[in-house]
Amino acid sequence: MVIQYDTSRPIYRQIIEYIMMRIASGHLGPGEKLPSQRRLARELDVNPNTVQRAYREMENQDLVETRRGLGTFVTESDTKIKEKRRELSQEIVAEFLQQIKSLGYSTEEAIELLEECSEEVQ
Amino acid sequence: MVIQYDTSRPIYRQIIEYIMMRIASGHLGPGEKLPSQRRLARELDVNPNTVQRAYREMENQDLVETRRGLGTFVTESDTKIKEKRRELSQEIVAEFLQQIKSLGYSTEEAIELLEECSEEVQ
Amino acid sequence: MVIQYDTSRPIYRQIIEYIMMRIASGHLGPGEKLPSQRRLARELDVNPNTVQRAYREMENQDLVETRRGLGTFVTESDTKIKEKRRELSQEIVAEFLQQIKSLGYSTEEAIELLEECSEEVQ
Amino acid sequence: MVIQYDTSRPIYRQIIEYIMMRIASGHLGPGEKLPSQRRLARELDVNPNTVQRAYREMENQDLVETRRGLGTFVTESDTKIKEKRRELSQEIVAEFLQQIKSLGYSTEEAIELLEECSEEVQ
DNA sequence: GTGGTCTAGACCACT
DNA sequence: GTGGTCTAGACCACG
Repeated sequence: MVIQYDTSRPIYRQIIEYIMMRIASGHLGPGEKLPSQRRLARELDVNPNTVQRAYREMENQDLVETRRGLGTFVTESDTKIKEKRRELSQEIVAEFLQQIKSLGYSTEEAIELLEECSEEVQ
Repeated sequence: MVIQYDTSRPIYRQIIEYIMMRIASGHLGPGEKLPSQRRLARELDVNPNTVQRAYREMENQDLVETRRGLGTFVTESDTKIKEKRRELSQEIVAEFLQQIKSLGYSTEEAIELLEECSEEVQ
Repeated sequence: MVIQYDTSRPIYRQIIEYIMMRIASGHLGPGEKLPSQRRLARELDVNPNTVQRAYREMENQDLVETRRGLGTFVTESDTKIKEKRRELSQEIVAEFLQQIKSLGYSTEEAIELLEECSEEVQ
Repeated sequence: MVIQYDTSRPIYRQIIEYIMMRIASGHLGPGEKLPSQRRLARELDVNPNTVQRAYREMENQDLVETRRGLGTFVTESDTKIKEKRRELSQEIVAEFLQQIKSLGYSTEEAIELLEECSEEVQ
């Protein structure tokens, strides 16, 4: 994972998004242990407090559970994870549509742009 | 236009995006006059300084020009506008693809999600 | 308001509970401004970060709204406030009943204890 | 007994409260043997150190006695137990009253809430 | 070792 | 002035 220190997107938010994506996409399964706050902080070269804040906010959303002295774990609830995946994808799609439409594109044109861009990447 | 005060997106940036979209989509043509800073501030119920900052940043990108005593105007350069439109749409599409793929969706699935969401809005 | 620095109850939680009570009991009405983070921090003689954390958590629960540069305000939603009051009182009562019953008291005995204790305070 | 790992209440404290309640309510009589530390640890799926800490703290309050090689036993002193029961119930009632009143309820309303909640549980 | 709380203080963004 | 983010570092609680 790569942190962008320069951007306006807060670091703790970048961490949240990264971990959330890992969970929602299944790379981190239910019950799996996240890296410890201190370790991740060392790896990303940020302050442990920053990692802690990210973990705490995910806990507020019931995505992870933490046990003092043990660590932080992905929630056991498969439902919760799937729900989050749906939620995230809907948010992403809705925001995209809203933006692209205010630029004057129709859904069809948006799909064309998507296919073009996708091919380029290949 | 509706300002979201609660979000992390700064107000001045929301204003920039709004005006940019109006320009890039053609709602605001080349040379057309933007609302005066004070008037827009009153309409949006924000601080005039905030509008000023938004206008200033757009000027830095050569999208608008400010003429003392007259007001702020969209650039006359059609090329500049089209360039901006392309630039914006590419950014939007690229970001969307990056996000949706990190959730584990393929381009095809992304298009399906798009069509679903688009129908709902109708 | 008096902070207990010695206890195990975290300071930020004491602040949350205090403000919540003020809101739920109507002492702080909808839309009313909370003391600024820095000011409350000075008054309570705690670090501004500690106050901020308290405010942030209340914002996550939609009890308050913050506007950068302006301050933090009680939510305008009267419904939300009443809901919170009901929620809080139910939690309090449920916990009390659970505790007192596990000591072997019936509801009737609990009420008696309550009346005794209440008279003493008078 | 069910341990809540997620809450802010430490596990050893939850164990103490549980055992205390059993003693104060008479489920565990004077001189009776507590489950061995290891057995309780296995049952609750917690670290034996955690149980040990709970037992130690209760010993400090003269509620239990530990005899090397034999186990841990409820104190023989009936007086001590009754005293503890009174002490606990008073604390519980006082805290309840303090909380419910700061929400703006009178003692009478508190009693009503209590009766409502109590009926629901039935 | 793990996470939790708190402080002091810096710097930024916004009104 | 307001709130937001981040760091460095201390001390505590838990397993």
